[in-house]
Amino acid sequence: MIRFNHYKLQATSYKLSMLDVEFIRQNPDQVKEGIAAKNIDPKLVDKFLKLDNDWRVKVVAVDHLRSEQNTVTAEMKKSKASDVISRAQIIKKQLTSLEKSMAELEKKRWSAWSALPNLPLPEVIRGKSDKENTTAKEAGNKKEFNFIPKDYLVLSEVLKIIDVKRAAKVSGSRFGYFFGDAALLEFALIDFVLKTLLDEKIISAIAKENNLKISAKPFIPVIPPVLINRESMWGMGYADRGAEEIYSLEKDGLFLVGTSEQSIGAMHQGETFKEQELPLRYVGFSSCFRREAGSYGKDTKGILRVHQFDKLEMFSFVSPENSKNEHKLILGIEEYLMSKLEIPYRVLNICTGDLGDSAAAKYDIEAWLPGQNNGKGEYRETHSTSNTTDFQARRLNIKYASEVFENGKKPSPKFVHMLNGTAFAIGRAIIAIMENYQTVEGFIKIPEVLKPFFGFKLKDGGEYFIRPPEF
RNA sequence: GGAGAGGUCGCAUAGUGGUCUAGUGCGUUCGCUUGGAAAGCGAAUAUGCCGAAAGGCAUCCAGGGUUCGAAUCCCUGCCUCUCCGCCA
Repeated sequence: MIRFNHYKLQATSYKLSMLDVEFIRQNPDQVKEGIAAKNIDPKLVDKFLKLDNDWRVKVVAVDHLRSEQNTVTAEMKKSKASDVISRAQIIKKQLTSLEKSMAELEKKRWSAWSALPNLPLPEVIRGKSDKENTTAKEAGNKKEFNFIPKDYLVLSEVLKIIDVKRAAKVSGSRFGYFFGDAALLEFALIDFVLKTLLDEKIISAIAKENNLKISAKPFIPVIPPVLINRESMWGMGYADRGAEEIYSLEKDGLFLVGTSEQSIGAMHQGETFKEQELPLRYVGFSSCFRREAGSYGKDTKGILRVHQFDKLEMFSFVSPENSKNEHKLILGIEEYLMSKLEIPYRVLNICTGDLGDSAAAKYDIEAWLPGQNNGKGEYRETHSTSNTTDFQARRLNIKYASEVFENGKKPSPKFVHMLNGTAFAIGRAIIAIMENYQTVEGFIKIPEVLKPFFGFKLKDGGEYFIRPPEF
C-alpha cells in the first residue's frame, strides 16, 4: 500500500485547488449529486464544508492577531519600553497556539477537499457500474472466417512472436517478450499514428467527418519521463483513490507512470499559456506500468493485462469552451485509427459510476477479438478517452490568458481543460491485429495501412504474412 | 558518489536582523507627445486567503528552528550550475 503524504503537499499547494471552493460552498447539493453518481459518499461534502467553515473562523482570528503583532513590532522600532516588550511576548504566545490549531484544521480541510473527485458532466449517463455503460455505436465489418478463429495466444505459440513463459522467469507473471514481427508491428503502429497525428489535413478531415468546428492543429510528438514525482502524480489525480495501482520507488520518492498522460499533463504545471497557443496537442509514446493489484484472476494468461506495456497517447490542453469538441475529436481520431486498421469496434459511453476521480466524461473503444470466447469472439477495451475539464488543471495550476479585452481590461487567467485519449495501447492493438488478420494456416496478414513500414518484407502480390520460423 | 557556487515580484539583478508595505534595469500595458511611429516623459504591472467594502493576512525554492521582529541567522530537504569520479 502506497501512502501519499498530502500534508507535505498542503503547504505548497495552498495556492492550488481541487474543485472550486466557491462552487462547493454555493452549490453543495449539485456537488453531492455528482459525487454520489461516482459512487462516492456525498457526506464528504458536508465534512469538507464543516471543516472549511471552522478553518475560515480560525483564519480570521489568526490574521487579526498577526495584524496586532505587526503593529506592536512597528512600535518596537521606536521604543523598547518594557510594557511594549511584554505585550509583544503575550501576542507571540497567543499566536503560537492559535496558529497550531489553525494548521491542524488546515490539514483536515485539505484532505477532505482533496478527497472530492471531479464532477461528471450533466449529460453523462448516471449509472452504478460498468454494466450501465451504453453502446454508442458499432462499426466495421466483422470478418467471416471459414474456420474457427484462434486466440492470439494459440497463434503466437506457433508463430513464436510473443513469449510470456520466459518473461515469467525473468520478471514474473503479467510480462511478455515481443519478438520479430511482433516487435516490428509495434514500430509500424508508431509510424502509422505519427503519420496521422502530425498531418493537419487528416485531422481537419476527421473534424469535418464529425461535424466539429475545431482547430486542425497537429499533435507534437513527445517521449516523456516514465518516473515522476509525488506532486505530479497527485496533480494528475492518481494519488488519492487507486494509489495501489501505482508502482513506487520509495527510496527516491518517484512513481512509475501508468500512462504517459501523467507525465505529459504534469509538464506544464504552474504555467500560463497565451490563448492563441491553444489547443496544445501532444502525442506521447512511453512504456506504462500498472500493478494490477485489484485484478487477481482476471485475464491471467497472455498479454491482454500486463504490468508493463507501451502506449501512444494523445493529450490536449484547450480552453473550456472547446473541451467537449476536443473530446469528440480525440474519439474521432481513435475511430479513424481503428477503421484504417480495419478492425471492427464499438464505442461505449461510460456512465458516472465507471468514471475515475479526474474524469468528467469518458468514452471507451472496444475492439472485436474474433478468437476470444472459443472462437465466438468478444469485444475488449483498447482505447479510452477522458475529459478531465479543469480538475487536473486546478491541481497543477495550469491556466491560459486571453489577449482579448473585457470591459477595457484583460481578464485574469483561467484554468485550461485537459483531455487524454489512447492512440494505441500497443499490446492490445497487436492482439486485435493478430486475431482479425489470421489465416486458416495460422499466419497473420499485415494490415494494408501498416504495409509501408513492412515494405522491405513485401513478397509477390505486395503482401506479407507473419509465419512460423520454419517457413 | 566527492568538492564548490547558487535559488529574490514575467526576465535580469540589489538586498547579511527592524529604514523591505522588497530597490533598480528590461519587458509589458495605459496616458502624454506625434501626421503616424520611435525616442522621451508620467503612471501602472505577482499570487493566494478572509472580507459587501474599506481593508487585513500570507508568500523572497520548500519544511523546521532562533527572535518581540527573518529575504537576511541556524538545521533539513529539493532543484540548478561548475569541477572531479562513474556511466548508455
